[in-house]
Amino acid sequence: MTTRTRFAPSPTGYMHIGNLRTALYEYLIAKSAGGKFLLRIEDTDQKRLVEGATDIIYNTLNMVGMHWDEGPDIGGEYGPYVQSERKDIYAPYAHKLVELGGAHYCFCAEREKEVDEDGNEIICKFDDPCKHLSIEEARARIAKGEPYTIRQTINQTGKSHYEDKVYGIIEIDYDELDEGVLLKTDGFPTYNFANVIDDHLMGITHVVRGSEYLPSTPKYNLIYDTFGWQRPIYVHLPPVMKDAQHKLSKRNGDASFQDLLAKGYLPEAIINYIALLGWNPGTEEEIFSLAELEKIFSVERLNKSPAIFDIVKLTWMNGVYLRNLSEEDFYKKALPYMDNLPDGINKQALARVLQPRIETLAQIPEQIDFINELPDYSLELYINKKMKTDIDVAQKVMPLIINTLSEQVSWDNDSLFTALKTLAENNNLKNGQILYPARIALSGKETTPGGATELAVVLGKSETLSRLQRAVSKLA
RNA sequence: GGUCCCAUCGUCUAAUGGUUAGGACAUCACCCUUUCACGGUGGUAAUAUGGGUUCGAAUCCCGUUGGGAUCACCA
Repeated sequence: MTTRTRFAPSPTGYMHIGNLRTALYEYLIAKSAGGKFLLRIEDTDQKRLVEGATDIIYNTLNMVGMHWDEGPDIGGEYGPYVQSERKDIYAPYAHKLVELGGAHYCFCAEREKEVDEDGNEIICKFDDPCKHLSIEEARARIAKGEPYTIRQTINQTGKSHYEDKVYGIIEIDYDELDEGVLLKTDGFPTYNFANVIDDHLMGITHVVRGSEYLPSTPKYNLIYDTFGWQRPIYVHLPPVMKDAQHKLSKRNGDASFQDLLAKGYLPEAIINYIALLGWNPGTEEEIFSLAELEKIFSVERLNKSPAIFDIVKLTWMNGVYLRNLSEEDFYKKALPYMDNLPDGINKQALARVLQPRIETLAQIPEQIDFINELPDYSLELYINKKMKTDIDVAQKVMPLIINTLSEQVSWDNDSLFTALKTLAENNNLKNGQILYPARIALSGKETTPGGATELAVVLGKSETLSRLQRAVSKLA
């Protein structure tokens, strides 16, 4: 049987990291087995729908390269793939389940609590009086137009068992299971029900979802069993945590995929990082493309304890991806962050010095702020013990640098560096005594991406000489 | 609170009864060096706790502690 998994998000907002990781594992489970990965939109809760949320789901999945084989936009054998468009499918199954004894009609008011004549609280989900109504009686009330729901009936006692691929054998007492609503008053199914029906109808072989469903899974199994359907293989995933106490949540502005993109993280790095949040390849390698993950992924190496999302390690990994980019690719990605630069700036050279120095693209602006305008720096910057420079040295050396550089014909780093090195030798100075003051004069900053000659290449000859000239006046 | 689940360096994790408990991020030191990075070398750092079982336990069992989840006409 070919493996089929589905990503079944509800379109209620942006895509957060935990969601994306679930989708990734679903995708990898399918692809590593040569199976199919489907996308199904679960929008049965009409109240919570968020405009544009479905597009975010499409865009995110496409951007990271997790292409689905069947889904709302591309169709497939088992469509439609949006639950609101499947509304008519569920009710017949619910009524059928009543006939089979797996559910019953319930006429209790919403909030599942009512008070009977004697003032006792009736709790439908554990002891529903409607459960004892005969099917004929219930149908008669429905015929009269009385609003109703269909609730799951749980008559079993003792222990329920099932096997989860990650957590092993899970044993739950039937007494613990509540008789939840399957079909709401408005005729829509609840998640519990729609999920089971769709997973069955769509031939899903592996149900992959968060570990919060671990205790309620026996209820799903009961439905499968009552219909005589084969239960799926369960793969429950531990949560992704923000810290030791809190799950990563949509609220609180916790990392969403969109936020990370905006902060200059690469989709490839994000995917690589979250793949390793709860799974490991069993080797000491940790840089993987999605295509590589598809080959080596295995459910057996999935972890069962929660993992804390560590932005610091993701940042490191993003840096690795940035550095592994070809010079041209890095340049293309960096370009949008190097806008508003004056004419004459050598952006290619700038990109070259930036590449090993940043870990996210968003760090570029702060690195290059001195290019637009030379900051009003303090003369103290010229003092550096290790370089054996101070204001006097700078004063003495600056005109020599100007002379040397104004004679330069080829304006590339090697030529410039050789020229200044020679200048130092001829004057019996240390390299640093020439290069350090030059760098300060060009940048006005203590630390810069690249040394004096690299900055000179970036700035171009005329701007370089102009800045050096300004340093002479400043030092005078 | 009932039930379910989890527990190795600060973080992500490896080690499926026998290892000096390994790697990565972070951190510290040194090297490289035209500042800063990159790169290189090395260091600090973990089996929550108490009992068993066993020749031998991070690994198996029980308790304790800590944490998470779940108990909706939300998914």
